Amino acid sequence: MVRTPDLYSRQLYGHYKVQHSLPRSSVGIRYKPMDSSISYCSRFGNQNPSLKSILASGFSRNESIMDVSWSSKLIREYMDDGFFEDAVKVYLKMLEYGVPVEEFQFFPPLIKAFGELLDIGKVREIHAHLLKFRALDDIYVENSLLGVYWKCGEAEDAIQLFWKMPVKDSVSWNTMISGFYRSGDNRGSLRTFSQMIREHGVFPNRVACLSALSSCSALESLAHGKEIHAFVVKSGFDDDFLVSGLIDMYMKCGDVKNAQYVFDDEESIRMNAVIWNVMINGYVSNGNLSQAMDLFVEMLGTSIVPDSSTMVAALVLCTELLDLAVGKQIHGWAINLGLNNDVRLETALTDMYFKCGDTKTGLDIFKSSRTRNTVMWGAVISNCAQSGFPIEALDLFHNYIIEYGFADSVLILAALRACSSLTWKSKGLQIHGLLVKSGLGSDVFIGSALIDMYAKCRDIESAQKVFYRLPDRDLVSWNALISGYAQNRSPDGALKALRTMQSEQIRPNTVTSACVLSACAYLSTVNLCKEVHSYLFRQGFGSNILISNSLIATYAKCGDVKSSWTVFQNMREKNEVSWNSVLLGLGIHGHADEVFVLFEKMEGAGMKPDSATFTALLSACSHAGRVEEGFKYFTSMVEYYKIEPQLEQYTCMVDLLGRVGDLKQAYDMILAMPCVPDDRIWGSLLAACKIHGDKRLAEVVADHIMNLDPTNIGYRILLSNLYEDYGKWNEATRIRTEIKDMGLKKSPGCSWIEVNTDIHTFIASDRSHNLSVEIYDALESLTIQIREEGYIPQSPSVTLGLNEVIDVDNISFTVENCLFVSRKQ
DNA sequence: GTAGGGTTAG
Repeated sequence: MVRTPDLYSRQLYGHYKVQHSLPRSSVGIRYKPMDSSISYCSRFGNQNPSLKSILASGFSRNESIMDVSWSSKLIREYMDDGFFEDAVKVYLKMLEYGVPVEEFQFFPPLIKAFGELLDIGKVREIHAHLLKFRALDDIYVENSLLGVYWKCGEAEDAIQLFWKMPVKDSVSWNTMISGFYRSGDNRGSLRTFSQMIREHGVFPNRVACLSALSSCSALESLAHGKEIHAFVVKSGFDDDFLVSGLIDMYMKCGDVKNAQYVFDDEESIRMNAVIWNVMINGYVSNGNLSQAMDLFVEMLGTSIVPDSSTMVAALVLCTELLDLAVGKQIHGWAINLGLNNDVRLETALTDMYFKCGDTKTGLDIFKSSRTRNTVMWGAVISNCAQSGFPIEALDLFHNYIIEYGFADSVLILAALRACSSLTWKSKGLQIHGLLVKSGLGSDVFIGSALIDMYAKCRDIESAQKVFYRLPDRDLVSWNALISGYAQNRSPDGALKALRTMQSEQIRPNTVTSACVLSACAYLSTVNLCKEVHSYLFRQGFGSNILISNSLIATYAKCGDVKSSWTVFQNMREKNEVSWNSVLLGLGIHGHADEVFVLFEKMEGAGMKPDSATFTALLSACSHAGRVEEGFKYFTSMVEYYKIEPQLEQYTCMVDLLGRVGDLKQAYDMILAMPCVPDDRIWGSLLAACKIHGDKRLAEVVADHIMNLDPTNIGYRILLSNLYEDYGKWNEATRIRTEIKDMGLKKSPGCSWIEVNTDIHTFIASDRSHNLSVEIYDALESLTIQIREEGYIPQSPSVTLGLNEVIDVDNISFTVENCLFVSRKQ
């Protein structure tokens, strides 16, 4: 069991000095004469009496016989027990005594293991000792140290060491090529690969090709990848790893054809499941979904056993295809193959169920999982946040924090999205605090989500603050800010931000354009809308369906229904949103008959009407006073299309009922509907009460509104006007006094008209315009004309729940406003 | 004794 000291040891014996304790060691190591009583098979560690006894026995230094074999075993025991530091110290001691490095062939693995501790200070210390003892003359030791520096993330140290190496072999080069790749410096990796060949005349072996291929994949550098491919073929390298590496490289570079070529050319190697997996994943990530499915099915027909990665790839494919049925089958197979405890598979399953709409099963898998990790939590929390369960998302997020004490950027993003959709600012603030603590404050993705959260919570100031504190702004963060302004009724802010963004040389994309268009819609500035339109056309977004849909809506809201219609007609491809937008646009301009015809055409085109379609139809009926059709559509929506009416549709119906004076039914409908009434639907009824003079109901309705929103001044004024109409001056005064007492202030409502590029704004009794005399003359004659035609000029009061309630007083009549007239009853 | 080994989940 124990070797007698060999000749070599005997020769060296004279040089050994054992008087020093080991550097920085907690325990001194002494070399001991051979002692057969020591069991080398015992394990050191807590229950390890042998080490202690060895050390405690205090070997007599003078009698010590150095034995390489003995020391080697001691080192090995230390390594096995994870005492790398002690193992290293024994080794260093041996070097100090002059034992040649070659004697310890397991030193390189020791350095490697030591590097796993990722203590760079200790690694550098050892480096110094190795230099001192000239151990770095051994290329194995040097290469190992090189690898350790890369593993510890110390690229600079590795690079320095590498270039100082007097002799570099292919392992040294390959360590550098893969080190650069793994530290994310893919260019450095390829640069080294090329230097090796060109400047040092070292030909790459298959290891070098594999690492370099990985770098090409990461850089999506097809040209370099092809060069390596050619070299691989010329060199006759032929193995599974290179084949999958090549296929992966072609797929990542988007060259599906060449990936297929490699795959088809390697029939003999196709018995390897990984190669199929790489192909399937490649097809999925390149969007070739049907080819991915075909290949998966083909694979099932072979004798190759799909592994968990195959299942994961297939599940990702089902998620993309929203194919729940196949997803469920894969779930079944996974259980049969006993793969269901694989956390990646469980995560892919969870994601698939959520995305395919089966939230319950998704949650069940998560809850019963025994292998949950952060990614799986992320899958569930993000999906809850995105699929209408923001409260559940935040609950889960909270549980995660309790369990793990931290959150990564994916979880924080999901939590912020949940806060956005709930417009729950206090929770959003908490998460903001948490992410600052987690050091994610300067993450540009999170920054954009924060901007969006604050903007949705109507706190544009905080959104601005976050934006201006971002260390880097990209298009997404600019878009978040611009959209924030647009959502917060600050179209000017949106346009100003757009200009600043452009001055920073950041080009708007389709999302920016959609936000700017919504600002245009709010400003009703048709010229600006046209400007954006032509910009989009020049940028080649002309055929973007999202953009065209925004244009249809914006032109209509700006009053240019003709342009809205033109955009719609010119669309090569239309979706449901396009149809809904044009129906809504035509409807708000009173073109009810066109809307009805178009609705038939929409169905004829194979489009499925949804809730928004019916909002558009009912709104058209409201605007045109088409009560009968309104009821018809409402009934068919519920009975034929099986669409549950939402608040929007109820608001349209209340408006319609209000128009025909059926106030009681309108009131009953509000009380009976399953959704919570908001101020708009009550406002609509209140306006109807005013028109039809139902003072009693008006008071009841007003009560509801005041409870909903005690500080809303518009409705108070509407009610006071109503009292005035019926001569109830005391009541009217009471309300006006209430408004004063509550300190409510009203910003004057204004109207505006765009003439050429100028926008002219008017408020009530406004005489500031230089043509005000002419304007008022025109207004007066128009009013007379309207009366003569048998109409009663009516203040624009309440719209159909689609727009803001317009304050009734302080309205000046522009020509546009004259459209708001009601037919004499 | 040193380098490398492919695909895969939010």
